[in-house]
Amino acid sequence: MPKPATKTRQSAVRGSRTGRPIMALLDLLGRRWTLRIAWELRDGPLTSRALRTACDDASPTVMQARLSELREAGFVELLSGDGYHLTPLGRELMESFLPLHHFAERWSRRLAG
Amino acid sequence: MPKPATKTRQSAVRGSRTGRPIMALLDLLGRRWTLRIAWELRDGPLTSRALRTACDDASPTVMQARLSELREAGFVELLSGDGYHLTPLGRELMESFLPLHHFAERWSRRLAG
DNA sequence: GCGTAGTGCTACGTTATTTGTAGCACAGGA
DNA sequence: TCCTGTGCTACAAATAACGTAGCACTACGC
Repeated sequence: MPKPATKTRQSAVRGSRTGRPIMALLDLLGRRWTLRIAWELRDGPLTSRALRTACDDASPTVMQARLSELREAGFVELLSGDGYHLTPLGRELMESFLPLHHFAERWSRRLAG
Repeated sequence: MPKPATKTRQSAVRGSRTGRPIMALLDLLGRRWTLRIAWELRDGPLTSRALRTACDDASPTVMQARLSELREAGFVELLSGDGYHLTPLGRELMESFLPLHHFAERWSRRLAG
């Protein structure tokens, strides 16, 4: 892969250079805990520690990294005294995600027998 | 659940122990290249190398790992002479994913303008 | 004032995963 | 035979995630 000059993060969202927004989204969401974090925020704000607990006690390092990315993307914001919560855009994202949730249910039923 | 002996992969799908299928799906799809691979297969089968090319020349190691996981989950299968392609279940998955695609389009427009 | 507990966030050494390059065995075509 | 393509693997290096500990800050009770 011909990596750009900056090695730590070439942009807020990897893959955005392709110009295909789905790639940017795929790349942002295709990192460990990203989808999970957004999912756990779906029905109400959570403090950083409550969020960590909800996410199987993921390490604070990744937690903060993912939260930064999600905030940078405009999906999550931090209200002082209220913890993290989804922005309207983030809420829209999770609504778009709902069909996948329903698919997961069907999928598990099919696996179960 | 205590982790099984095999250390390379504790189970086909990390997070399935929670009993919540969405977690299993979130975990399977929340690995690098997984969503991308499924996405690139959306309109037709691809050979392993064509798939690798389509995925920004991802390393064959992860490619094979992800393909194994996707095949194990029943989303992808390999037809000899025809390359990899989505199973009906995999196609169903990608259809459930379409709203996210549309969201990505709206999202990019919002970022651009 | 002091101590305690909560918040968001970071440092750092260890571990796991991903990468890049090279290569394997096999199958078909010339 | 040689060449090309397939699916797939080995292995060292680079990267990302983990786990533990801790920071600065704020709000509370004393």
